[in-house]
Amino acid sequence: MVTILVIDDEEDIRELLCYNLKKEGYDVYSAENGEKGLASMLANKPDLIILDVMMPGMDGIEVCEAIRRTDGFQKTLICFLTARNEDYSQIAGLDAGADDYVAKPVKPKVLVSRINALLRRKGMISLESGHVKDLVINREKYVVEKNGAVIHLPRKEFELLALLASKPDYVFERDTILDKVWGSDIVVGDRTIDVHVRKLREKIGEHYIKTVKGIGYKFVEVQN
Amino acid sequence: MVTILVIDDEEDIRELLCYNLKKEGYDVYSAENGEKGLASMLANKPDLIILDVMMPGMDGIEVCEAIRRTDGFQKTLICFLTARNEDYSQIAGLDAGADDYVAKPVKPKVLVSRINALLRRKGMISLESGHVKDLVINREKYVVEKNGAVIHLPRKEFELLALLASKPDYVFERDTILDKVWGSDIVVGDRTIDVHVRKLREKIGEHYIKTVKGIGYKFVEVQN
DNA sequence: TTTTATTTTAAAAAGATCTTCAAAAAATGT
DNA sequence: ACATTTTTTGAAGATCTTTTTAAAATAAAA
Repeated sequence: MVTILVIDDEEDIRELLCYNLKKEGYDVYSAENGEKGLASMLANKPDLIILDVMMPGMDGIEVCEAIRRTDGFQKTLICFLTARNEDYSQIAGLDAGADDYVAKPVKPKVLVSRINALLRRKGMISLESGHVKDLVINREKYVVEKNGAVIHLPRKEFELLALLASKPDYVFERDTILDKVWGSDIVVGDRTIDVHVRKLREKIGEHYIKTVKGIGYKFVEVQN
Repeated sequence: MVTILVIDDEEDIRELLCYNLKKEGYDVYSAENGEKGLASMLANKPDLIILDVMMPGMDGIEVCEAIRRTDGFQKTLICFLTARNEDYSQIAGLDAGADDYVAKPVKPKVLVSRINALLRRKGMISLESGHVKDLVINREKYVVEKNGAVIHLPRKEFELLALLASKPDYVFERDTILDKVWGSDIVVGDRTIDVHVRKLREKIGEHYIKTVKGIGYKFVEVQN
């Protein structure tokens, strides 16, 4: 499990980043200033720290230096958020510690894919395709392979399958599914999930997804 | 993953280079003098070293010679940063070890593209897709060949194709495409990518680029 | 068994996202 | 400055995806 710490004084930004990173499956913590950030770092031991350069109090550079001085965090990944027209002379020491930069204003999608890329580059995650039974779920190609045959799935169906298959035999409640696949703020009717499950079963086969009546659905690894 | 080491005594330059090279996706380290640079080299085993010629203490030439004397780094790429009015008689022996030169003052874009070109030339990165299916994507000629026929493509179209073809079957999200082809700070409308895709399909054929609705596009190696 | 709640199914409606075209804007070449 | 090429935009239409609807099927509970 990859843990990420977001340090930014703007609450909106923090929330935006946390929301999107959590949705991506990361364990996310946040802090509103350098001091709290460093404390959170010691407590949660993040693998990656996202750090705003411009903050009141300790700025990003200082926090970065402090991180690098802390035993055990010399190699923790750091990604800076920099204003677009940042003056290079003002961001002295920037090269010392950062592993990547993302320019503000931050687009969630861009940030998430950059974070993914960085973590992959550093070997922190293997976005490798997961395989369950005879299915290979390949997120990078956005396809499912079954005995070599390639099955194309539309987005929602793919995400639904990926979710269920991420924990075989584990039941996902309908609320959880709605939350993870659709997002907590989207409101859809009650039958939407069912229909997607049906489409999935049509495409990949009937026996992979099992209904747990009154609860939700699960991807069956072992039949019973 | 390509690792680059920047050795320069001027902090501003180091930062500028680090910033831009990291943003390009390289793993970048830096040092402020020859001694520290050599230490960092041993620790991080860079594929390419960017070396300022004029530095207090060990100058670039000396560092270069030291690098070449070090076991395992005889073939490490070296790119010199030279002052514009450098007296070339003074930098004797420069040709002994360097693989490229960039004149100061350094423009980030120029440097990055020179570095890219150098690494490509030396086979460190395969930004060019070589040949996929019956297409040969030739970056040096900036041309695509299909069964011997030469297809000329304008820059954006070429870059787009090169990007997609660099990882056949992998889906590139629209944001990623925008980032890589247009640049993260350029803002273009939503339909721009589509139109370029259409032009590409017109020129190279319909079946190479597949739309993955809601996600992006991919270059299909294997039909399905 | 009968009732009740829940899920399946199929088809249609609504929605979102792409494709295409034409034309404007920007860049490049002569 | 003019012509040409390249890039970008906007709008209409096509296509694919998602959601809803409602009836039929199913499982669990009374």
